[in-house]
Amino acid sequence: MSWEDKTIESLRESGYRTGAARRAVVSVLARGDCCRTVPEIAAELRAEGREVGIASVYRVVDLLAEQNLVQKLDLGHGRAHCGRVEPFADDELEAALRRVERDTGFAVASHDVLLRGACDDCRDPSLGS
Amino acid sequence: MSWEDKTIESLRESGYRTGAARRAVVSVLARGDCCRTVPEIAAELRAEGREVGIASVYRVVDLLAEQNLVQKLDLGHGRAHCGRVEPFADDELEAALRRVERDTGFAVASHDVLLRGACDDCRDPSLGS
DNA sequence: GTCAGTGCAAAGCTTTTGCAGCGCG
DNA sequence: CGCGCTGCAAAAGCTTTGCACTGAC
Repeated sequence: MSWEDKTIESLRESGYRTGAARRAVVSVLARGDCCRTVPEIAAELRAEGREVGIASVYRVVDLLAEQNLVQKLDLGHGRAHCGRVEPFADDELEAALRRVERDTGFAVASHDVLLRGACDDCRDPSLGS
Repeated sequence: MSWEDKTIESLRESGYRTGAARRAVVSVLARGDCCRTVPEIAAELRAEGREVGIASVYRVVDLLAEQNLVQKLDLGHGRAHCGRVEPFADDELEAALRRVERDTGFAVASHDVLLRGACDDCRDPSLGS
């Protein structure tokens, strides 16, 4: 079962309807590995002739992020990048992080590890915890 | 020698002049542990009666970031937060990260570790590498 | 005295919001 | 066939840029 189908399914199970905009945005995010900005998603859709209002793209992306189906990332320059969620976990990394958190005497609520590389343009990110 | 003095000094050494706006922004960033958005810095200055154009705050912050004297962070909501640079390094964390990077088969150029916590409002971040 | 630094105002972005109409379930 | 979803347009931020003036060196 593809990420696209799983995502649509998940929305439906949560009681959401799957209108044109939602299907279109999920379909764009499903292909390719790179994360995209909202304007990029809208442009990609427009290029295919699927007219989707940019406001709808924002709303769909927000919904997907809220449902933990995509991850929103601010990589700078004032634009948020949105990509499929494929988290990794690593026990050793976790342990090291917890130790650092303790050592800094910092009340840590959560942490992100951002790896940058691969695609220079979009700095394809991988997010782990 | 305070961070404020060190920063001003560093600018001077790099051949920059230290006008009113630069001194004012550095002075705001010097006090308090929290990072701030540019509009917040501008508001803080205005509240003290020090009139500094917001464009100048942006320019000063960009310069400081370029000189690695402050760190610019995008914590979401479209605003960049800027705070003093106080990096931490941790060998064990580094090792764990390198292993993860290798295991993901990901061409990693750099990484950030973002710890969130402490101050709920600004989510006081600590940045390590 | 010169020229970098500054402030103001306008423009350019991304993102959000209000509202009327469409269409999914 | 009702209510959620969508598109459009306007508005709200943050950020950048152009330009004339000021003040640091």
